[in-house]
Amino acid sequence: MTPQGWEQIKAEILRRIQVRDWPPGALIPSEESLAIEFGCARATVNRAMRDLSVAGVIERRRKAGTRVTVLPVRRATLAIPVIRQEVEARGQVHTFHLLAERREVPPVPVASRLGLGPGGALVWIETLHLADGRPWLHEQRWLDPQVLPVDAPDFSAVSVNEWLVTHVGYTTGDIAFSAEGATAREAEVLGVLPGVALFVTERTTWTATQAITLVRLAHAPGYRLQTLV
Amino acid sequence: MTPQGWEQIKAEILRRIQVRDWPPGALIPSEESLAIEFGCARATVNRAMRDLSVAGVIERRRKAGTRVTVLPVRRATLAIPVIRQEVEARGQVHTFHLLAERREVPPVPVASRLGLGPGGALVWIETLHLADGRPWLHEQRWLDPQVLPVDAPDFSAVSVNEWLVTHVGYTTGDIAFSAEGATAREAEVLGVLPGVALFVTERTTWTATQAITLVRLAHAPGYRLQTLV
DNA sequence: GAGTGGTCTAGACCACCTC
DNA sequence: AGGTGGTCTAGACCACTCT
Repeated sequence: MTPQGWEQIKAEILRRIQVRDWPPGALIPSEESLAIEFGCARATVNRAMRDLSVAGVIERRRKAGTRVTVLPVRRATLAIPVIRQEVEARGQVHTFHLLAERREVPPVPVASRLGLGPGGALVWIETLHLADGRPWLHEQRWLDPQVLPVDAPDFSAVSVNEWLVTHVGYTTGDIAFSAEGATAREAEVLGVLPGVALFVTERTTWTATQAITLVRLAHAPGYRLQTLV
Repeated sequence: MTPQGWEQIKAEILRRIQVRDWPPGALIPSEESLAIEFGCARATVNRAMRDLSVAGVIERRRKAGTRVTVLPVRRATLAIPVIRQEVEARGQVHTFHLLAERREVPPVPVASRLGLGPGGALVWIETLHLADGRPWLHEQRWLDPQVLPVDAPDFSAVSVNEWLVTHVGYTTGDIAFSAEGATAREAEVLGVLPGVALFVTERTTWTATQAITLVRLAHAPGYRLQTLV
């Protein structure tokens, strides 16, 4: 029984790698010969192989051919939802409090990270997110005021997080995760003892041209970040 | 100037979304009409749209068409290298100590997670990884002995982590990240105080048919996990 | 029922890179 | 120089699902 459809072809190739028909480092037959073997078009084999290449299972180079990765750097995908969605996906009610909102000159590392000249002021926003009324997440954000409209939105009614997603929209950025002991402020706001282990997310967000915002999210204890399967 | 190639088409579609030609929730023209507009084949538009769909920027349904996602769930990609590679990528020397290796009946949650019947024994392995001689990572692993060959490998010479990647190979699995206070054992081994915030990774790994291993990695303080751009 | 996206085909050209 | 993967085409059929 020959595989049908690119997903079955992908599965068959993966199976041969797993059972070591094609061990790590081995050269895999060319797309054309596999297409003949499987009785399908080369484009279909290509579709399957591209998927495996993106996953880091194989490495492809023109002319050199396709090899099974020796020490594969596996790739995992994370979903980054809006905070409200994340809480609601757990079946809980999301609320939030705007704790602070003011213009302020940021510390040098923040300014340089956002590509801001010296002396320029940013908007500083501090928000506490709650799930079923219990502290869930402490959000501290530096925001470039250029992205705000002349009549600034009311961040006590719509969370900054959600306003940015819906009004600034499609952006790129980098994300870092770490574990840190709760600062005095975080402990106070989240209702935990200082030094308690918190899961911290730090994001820098860019549009095509400029940095928009830098945010630190400190999750209440017990938070787990899961990869998509 | 019309875009050429699927990447330019993807960029053009993304641009129109960013400048709100197509605001959140809007219906995007069909593949066919875009193919006519861009003067290319429908498959080329499809390639671009599929990429944007995977990225979470648009949502596609047969017959219903393609819409700009209202509250996009952004997706980020993580690279999961072998531990040795991760240390060496930082320009440090990787070494490790095998602290324990024994057969043991696992606690019920572990057994059920690995699909193991009651009373079945697993291999328990504890390893300390070092970077430039300093504690880097504490690895505690349950391993299905079925994957081991009759003459078991010497895990004091090759780390379990690397042996599994090269000899069991291509697997799927799920990963969870959390922040936890150091247990007494972790504190002792990593040379920190109990309760100190540690970044913890928990992985379950499967081949096509069976669960292979369940591992808990506790990183020394200061560890950061970065997404790919 | 009909419109849309998902996939497949057979062929083609090209960029890249090893040989 | 030639083999390989990357991409594109024009057409086709099908699965899905909204109307």
